[in-house]
Amino acid sequence: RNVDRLKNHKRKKFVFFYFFHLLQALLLYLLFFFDFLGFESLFFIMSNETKDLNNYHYTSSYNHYNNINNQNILNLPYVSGPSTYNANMISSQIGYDLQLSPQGVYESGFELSPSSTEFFNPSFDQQNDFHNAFNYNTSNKRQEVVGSGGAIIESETRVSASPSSEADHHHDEDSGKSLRKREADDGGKYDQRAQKVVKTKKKEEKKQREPRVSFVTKTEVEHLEDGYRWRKYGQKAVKNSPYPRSYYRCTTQKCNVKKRVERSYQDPTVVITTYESQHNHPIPTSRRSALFSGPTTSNYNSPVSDLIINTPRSFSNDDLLRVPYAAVNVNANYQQQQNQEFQNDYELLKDMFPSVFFKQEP
DNA sequence: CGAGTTTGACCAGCGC
DNA sequence: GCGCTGGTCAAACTCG
Ligand SMILES: [Zn+2]
Repeated sequence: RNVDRLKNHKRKKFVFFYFFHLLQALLLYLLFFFDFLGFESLFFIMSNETKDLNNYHYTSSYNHYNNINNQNILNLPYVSGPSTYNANMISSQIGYDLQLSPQGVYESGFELSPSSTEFFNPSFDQQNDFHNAFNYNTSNKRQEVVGSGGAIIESETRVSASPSSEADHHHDEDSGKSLRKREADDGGKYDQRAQKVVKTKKKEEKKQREPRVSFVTKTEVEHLEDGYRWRKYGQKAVKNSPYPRSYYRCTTQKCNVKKRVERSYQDPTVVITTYESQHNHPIPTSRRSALFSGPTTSNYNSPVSDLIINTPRSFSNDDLLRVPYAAVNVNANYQQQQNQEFQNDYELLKDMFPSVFFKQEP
């Protein structure tokens, strides 16, 4: 009887695992499906702003390790997922070495080899349980792997970019501003209706929104140093999160780059920085030296230079244009295009991390 | 005093 | 219309 029971148990176990794997495969398939359909399909499915973050297919990670000599090794965007841009960059103080991992292009990015694959959809929507669970798992795996490697993980940054995603969010702050200004100029509250008409018209013609890029950075400090100067213009409580979201604007004149910074409520060790638009000016040079002079953070293991290294900066037009193509393109030329893109990866990375590693300040 | 932050008010969009 | 939410404004405030 015991044997029978054991058999029964085994069968149950088998059924369970079978279902589990079936479920996994199904989800995998679904994600592939979305990838094949490209961004637009997702935009139709996803509706609101938070979900929009799921659509950012440009995923990569930066891992920064500190070895005994305090030499900085920067592990830059590593590939993941069929629809992601793929590059693995290891950089030291001496020089740069661009490593490509083409095999990762067609890798599913799921399970299998957690150390080499990373598929990250920054999802902060509690409604999307699958994504959340998955992301949480991957990040945990990553930490494990890194930790077992004996390296000190200072910071981990994942990047996800979205091209113009108009479906979710409307760029209305300009019109709102102008409305307010007009009101002030007139000195009258009269004819608000006409203004509203103007406003809506303006909104219609200004349909396309600025591209956004989200960076997920593992850090303990809220405001990551990225070389640019920012003025905080707002702070809001984030729904379902104990952590607030801060709104920053680039202080340079005529540069309307904005960024939002918030700590993930799912993984409080992670900070999400979302950049909007691009700088039309070089990085201000003034305060760099001061930042390198000494640590000002409370964390022993995170001197400021590390934060700079691991801090996402901005992105170039080129990047954003390229990403969606890479993501949508799944035909036979895909690999070739990827390889071509790899040729430009260095430029791209230079663009994203302009000052610290890839370029001397002017 | 200038530059940046804080913070409550305000506004638009959206779902109901 | 109403309430909720994300995003912005701007007066007051802080800091060097
Ligand atoms: Zn700027």
